[in-house]
Amino acid sequence: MKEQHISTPLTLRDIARQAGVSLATVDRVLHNRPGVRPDTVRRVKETIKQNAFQPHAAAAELARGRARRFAFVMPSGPNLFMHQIQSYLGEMSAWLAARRLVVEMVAADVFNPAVLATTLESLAGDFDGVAVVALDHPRVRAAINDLADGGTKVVTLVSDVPSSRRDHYVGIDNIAAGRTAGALVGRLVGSPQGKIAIVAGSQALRDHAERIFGFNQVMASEFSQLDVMPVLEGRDEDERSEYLMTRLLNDHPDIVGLYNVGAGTPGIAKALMDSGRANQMVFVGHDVTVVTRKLLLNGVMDAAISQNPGHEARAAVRVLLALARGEPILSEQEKIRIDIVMRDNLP
Amino acid sequence: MKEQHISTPLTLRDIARQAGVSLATVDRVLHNRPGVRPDTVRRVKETIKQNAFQPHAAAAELARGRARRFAFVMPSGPNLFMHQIQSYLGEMSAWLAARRLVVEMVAADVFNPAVLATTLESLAGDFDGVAVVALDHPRVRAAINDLADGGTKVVTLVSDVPSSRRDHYVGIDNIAAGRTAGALVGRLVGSPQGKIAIVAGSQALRDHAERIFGFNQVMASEFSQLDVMPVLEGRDEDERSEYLMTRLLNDHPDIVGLYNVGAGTPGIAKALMDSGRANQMVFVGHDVTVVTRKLLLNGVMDAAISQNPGHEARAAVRVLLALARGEPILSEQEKIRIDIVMRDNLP
DNA sequence: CTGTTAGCGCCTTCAT
DNA sequence: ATGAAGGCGCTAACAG
Repeated sequence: MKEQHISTPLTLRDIARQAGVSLATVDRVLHNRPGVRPDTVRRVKETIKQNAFQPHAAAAELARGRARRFAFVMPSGPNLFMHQIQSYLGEMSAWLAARRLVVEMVAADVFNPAVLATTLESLAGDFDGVAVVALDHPRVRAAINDLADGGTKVVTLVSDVPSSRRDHYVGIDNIAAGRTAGALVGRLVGSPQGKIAIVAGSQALRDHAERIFGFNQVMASEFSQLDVMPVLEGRDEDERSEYLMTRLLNDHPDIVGLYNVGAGTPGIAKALMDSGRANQMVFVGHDVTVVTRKLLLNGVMDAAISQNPGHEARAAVRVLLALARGEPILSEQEKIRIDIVMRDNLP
Repeated sequence: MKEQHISTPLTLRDIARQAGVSLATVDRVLHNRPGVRPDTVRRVKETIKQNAFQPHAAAAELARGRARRFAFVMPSGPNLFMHQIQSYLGEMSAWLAARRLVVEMVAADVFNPAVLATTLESLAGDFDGVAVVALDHPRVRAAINDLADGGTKVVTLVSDVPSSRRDHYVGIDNIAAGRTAGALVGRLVGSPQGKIAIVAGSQALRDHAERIFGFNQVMASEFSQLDVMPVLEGRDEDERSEYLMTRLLNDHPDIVGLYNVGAGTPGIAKALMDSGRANQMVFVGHDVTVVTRKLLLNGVMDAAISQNPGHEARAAVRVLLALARGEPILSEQEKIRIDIVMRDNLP
């Protein structure tokens, strides 16, 4: 049994002839450009449908000429995960070059709403699309909306601003990520009772808050015998996280599980190891980096909830490109999954 | 800080002029075609390198004209996972059409070496590339080698034939998958002791054998207090799996964990539920289908080791395309990950 | 509102 | 061994 999935060597010209119009008119209809009588539009669309006509992507690309320009606005700090995304963008350079796409990196203090907003505003007009690791704040939201209204396609990356008019969000569902972390901690903890610690960067960050929410949801409903302690805020800083963690371990000898919501992992790990209790408690965190990879391998960490940075980089570019071209987005392909990474399935 | 990732509006013509040759010669060099003096080749390659020249993919695609044809040789049975891959290929039809790519599905009894080999042989010459769910057998290996020698690009899908001259394997590392399953079962089992059951389709299947190998590796080295029982072979059939499982449960009241290596999941689940012990033991299996999804949600299954069928479908097409074009493969992008799927991170 | 026309950058004969 | 020339299918002016 052989089943043909395609058979369309038709061209714009064929459609034009069949619809009794000129090539240019078909092109106008195809791109919803003005200047065509409604009746003609209907007729052309009809024959396009009938023939299941697909314009040749390569030809369209070639004919356009002008290169598309995208900007990636990312945190200026030393965040390992963000660096990974940038690095994967760098690896795409040949791919980008072959498609005459230009990607510029713009570093910004994404934790400062005013700075972020100003940066975004400065991009207007220069780019066909912008990907931004966003902070959910009114100023930022306004800047995003302005960009979008000006015709620039906007994609939020890793951290979303749902109430804005961004065209797409490339990142994970952080509530579900928190739930997953909760289920893992709950199930991996052997003892029937004990305390669970949570360390986050800041509960003011949308993604951290959502993860904590999901985590608590699962703990409350399914592992109510475990005692979840108040959230510590380490600001994603190593030293501060280490200090907080050390104190916590001293004060509570009965901690059986730990959920690290954000970064600051080196500090937390150090506190754990110094306490000598590293292998007696369950430690679940986020993202696979050189740091967490090592901790997973030596058993200090039990699992990392991860979003694939390479996938996120590529998805952001592809989505931006599709938006710019007015093509549909392959949602299944661009969806970012919540990966559970343990020692044996480290990527 | 703005960093430019690209800036290449150069064309073949520019390179030709700069190298002091004609357009056609540059093209020949670019594609390693014969008929160019070694010295000229060197000179042209040199200026290509110097300018970091990237040919415009769209233009190349357009100029070729002839459509590329790929065949997907897949099992003819009712395997849910395989159907998912086919379904995702179907969803790509617009994408394929826009690139003038033709993909044909070829159903075959992939468990019969002779039939599979014959099917593969019949494809020679008609296709630019073939993706095949392969059986590791001398006949099949020979057929793959013949195809490859004849210039057809060959990609093994899901199940590999490492010793053949296939160009690429799209699928997971099954030993690592087995290890991951072992670690999950070991860690999720609460009790310190008990028996672990393994059900596979057949130990003669390379992927099943590898998974079992990895599983046992981990159980032996890290969970030696658990007693792994001999492998049952359910032939991936529901009834047979149910029968075997039911008998096993009757004979051994102290089973605390179960690893289902292949399909036959409905039968196994039925046996478990009928025994009334479904929620008392850890059940880890493979792949997310309508069946396993339901079992994860209702708690009968605890985790599924999964390979993303959509990703596999798209990766296979992209790899075949890259191979056919002579482009490099983005190995990081095309690598298939071992996903751990639990209730809260169901895709 | 609609049609005509000149490329876009590369591949592919066909000459030389 | 190398060069010249004609498209591939579509877009974007420019005419009508």
